[in-house]
Amino acid sequence: MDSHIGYLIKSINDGIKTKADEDLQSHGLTFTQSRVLVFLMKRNGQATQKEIEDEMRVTHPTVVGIVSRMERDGFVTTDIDERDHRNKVVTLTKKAKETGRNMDRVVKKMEKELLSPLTEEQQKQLIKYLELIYVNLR
Amino acid sequence: MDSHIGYLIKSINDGIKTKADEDLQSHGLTFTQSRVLVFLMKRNGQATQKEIEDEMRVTHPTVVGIVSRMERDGFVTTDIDERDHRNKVVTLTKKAKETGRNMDRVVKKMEKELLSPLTEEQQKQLIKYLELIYVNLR
DNA sequence: ATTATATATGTAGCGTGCTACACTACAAGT
DNA sequence: ACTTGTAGTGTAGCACGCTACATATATAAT
Repeated sequence: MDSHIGYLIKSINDGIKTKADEDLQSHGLTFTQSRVLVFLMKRNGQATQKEIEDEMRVTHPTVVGIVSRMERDGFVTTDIDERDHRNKVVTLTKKAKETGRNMDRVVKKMEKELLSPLTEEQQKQLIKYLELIYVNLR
Repeated sequence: MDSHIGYLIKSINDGIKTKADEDLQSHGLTFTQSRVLVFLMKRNGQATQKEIEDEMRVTHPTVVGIVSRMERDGFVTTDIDERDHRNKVVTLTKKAKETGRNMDRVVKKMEKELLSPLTEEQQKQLIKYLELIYVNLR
């Protein structure tokens, strides 16, 4: 009877995050950091902080924190863009690229497990509904 | 094309939280705190920290923090249960009860707005799917 | 009674969101 | 050249998740 959609989504999100953090611990990454890693792999290992911010749909101070920790842990290096000194360019290290090659598979596996109680058709519908809600939220 | 369900849910959750925090700021509450308030109202203004923990589906250190801040801000008082000294009983203040009477309406309005892009039927389906996913997550 | 187990709470430390405010670098208008 | 605006980043401070470890109380087992 607790059909409070907002709380339900929050609980699911908490659960996904906790489980994913656990699964990724062996790689030295968090759920959020894995997302940055996957994005950078897609961009051939390089992007500006601003581009990461847009991809992640979070505010810039949040990205500053995430990138700092990933730099501290040796997953990325950072440089100022020579052509536009406003841009901070984030680059994957060799170590991170190796991790990244598995990461896509790991993430897909987690999502498959997450959606396993639904049929293919239901999964499509769910994603459609969530996207409508997301767009409406802006 | 970014059909990553986990990231989508996370983005929606971030959006809900930010918007709700904004709406509730005038009442001096956060999204999370409003949930505690609504729960305590349902329980006639009193519950143990453990009961709050179960309702919210978060770990106990998280509840300790939330209750402390609500106590600091004058929304609740706390006492040790006389019959079982392990229990910390959290009680709404008069001020909080007044706020709480509006809160149910405020929360319902936010959820209605959130679900507005979906038909009644779709909303039911969405909630059903999410509940299946949530249960599977345990 | 003693010991062991289970339950409820607390603390420390960290990651990741946010807002508000600041600074620097580039772009455009005058 | 100067001013004004825009874009990208940084810092401070907070809320709220988590794990790991510790403490106190109650219950069960011997």
